[in-house]
Amino acid sequence: MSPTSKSNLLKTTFNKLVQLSEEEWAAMNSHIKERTFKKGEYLCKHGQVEQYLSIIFKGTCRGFYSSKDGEEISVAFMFDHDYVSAYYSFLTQRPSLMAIQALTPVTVLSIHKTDLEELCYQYKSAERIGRLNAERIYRRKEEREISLLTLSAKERYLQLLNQNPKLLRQIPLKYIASYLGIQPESLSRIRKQLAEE
Amino acid sequence: MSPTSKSNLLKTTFNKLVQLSEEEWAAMNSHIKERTFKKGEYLCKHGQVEQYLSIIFKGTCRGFYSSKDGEEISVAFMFDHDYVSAYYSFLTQRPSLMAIQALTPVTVLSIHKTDLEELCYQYKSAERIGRLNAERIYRRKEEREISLLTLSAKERYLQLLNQNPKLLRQIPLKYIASYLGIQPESLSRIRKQLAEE
DNA sequence: TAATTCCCTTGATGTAGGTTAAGTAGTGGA
DNA sequence: TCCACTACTTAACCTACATCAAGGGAATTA
Repeated sequence: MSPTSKSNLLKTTFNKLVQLSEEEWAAMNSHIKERTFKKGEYLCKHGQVEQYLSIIFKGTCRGFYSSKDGEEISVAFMFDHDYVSAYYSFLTQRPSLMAIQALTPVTVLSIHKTDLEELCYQYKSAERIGRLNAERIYRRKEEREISLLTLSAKERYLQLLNQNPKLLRQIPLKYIASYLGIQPESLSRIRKQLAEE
Repeated sequence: MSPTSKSNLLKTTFNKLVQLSEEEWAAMNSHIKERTFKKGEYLCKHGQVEQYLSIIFKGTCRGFYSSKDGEEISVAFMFDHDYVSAYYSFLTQRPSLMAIQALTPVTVLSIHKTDLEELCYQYKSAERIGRLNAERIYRRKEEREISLLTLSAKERYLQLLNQNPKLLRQIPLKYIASYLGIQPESLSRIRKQLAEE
C-alpha cells in the first residue's frame, strides 16, 4: 500500500478521538514513524519501557503477562487498524509488566511518547487523546471483568468468537485458552463439544 | 469534623493529581457540594447518569453490576478518602450499568461534571485530572484481571484481606464472595479451612 | 527428505467450587 | 416481646475445569 493510505489510516483513527486541524495534523504526521516486526518478534518486552503509541497498519499482535510460575497469560489481541502499546508503561514510563509480540509479520505506525507530549501540549490535544484512550481501554477491562466473573469458559469462548471471528483463524489456540483463563486441553474439549452440537 | 478538615481532605486529594494554584483551588472549592446518604441508599442507580465525581469523607460504599439473571456482582469497595463515582457513566454521560450503594452512613464531597469541566477547562487541568483518574482505575482493573486469571478463590481472598484488612469487619461476606467470583457458601468453606490451619 | 519441534487433541482421573437444602444467630419492625 | 428476615454456616452431592499422560499432524530446520 502507498504512503498515502497509511496517512489516511492515521488521520481517520486520530480524528475519531479529536478533531485535528490541518496544521495539527501536519505536525503530528511529521513525527509518525513506520516500524516492522517479523513473526515472533517483540514490540515491547517485559521490563522494557514502552516508548510508542502505535496503530497496526497490517498484522496481528498479542499482549501478555508472565505469572510468577513462568506461565504466560494473554490478555489482549490486536489486529489491523487497532491501537497497540504496552499502555500502562507508555503512560507511566515505568518498566512494562506486559509484553507485546507479533503473531504475524507486523507493520505499525508509531508516534514517540516525547513527540506526542510535545505536539499535543503545543496543540492542546495531548491530554485529550490520553484521556480518551485511557477511558476506552478502561471500559474494555470493565467488560472483561464482568465476563470473567459471570460467564463459563464455554460462554466466554462463544462471546469472543462472536466479537471477533478473525480470532478463529489467526491466533494459536493456546493463546486463546490463556485469554479465557483455561488450559489448552479444556479449550479443545469445549470446541469438540460445540462441533458436535 | 469541621468544614476546614473537609477542605483539607479535598485539597490533599486533588493535589496528588495536579498542583493547583491558590486561585484554582478557591475556584474549585466553591463548587464542592456535601452530600449524605443513609445506609442502604444509592449514590447512583443502574440506568442513572452519574453527575458527580466524589470523595468519601466518611463511610463505606460498594459498586456492583447486575447480571442478566438478576444476580448482583460487586466489583469495588470504597472507604474513607477514596474516590467514588460510577466512573464510566460519569465520563460518557450515558446511563450507568454500575450502581453505587452506601454500606454505612456515608458523607461525600462532590463536584458536578459540568462544574469540573468548566473549571478545569478554564484552568487547563480538566483533561489532566480526567486522564490521571482514568489511568489509575485502568491499572486497578488490569491487576484484577491478572488476579482473576491466575489465582484461586482462596488466594484472591487472602490477597484482598492483605490489601485491605478493613474489609473483614465492614463488609458483608456475601458481597466479598461476589467480588471474588464465588458463592457465599464457598467463601464460608474457605474461611473455615483457613481458620483450621 | 528425515528429524525435530510445536500445536492440538483425546482419555483417565482429581479437585475447586457450584448447587441444594437445612439450621443457627443476629437484627429490625410491629 | 414476638415475628420475620437476613447473614452466615455446614453438609451432601454434582459439575466444570485442571492435571497427567500419550499420540498424531503440521511446520521448521538440517
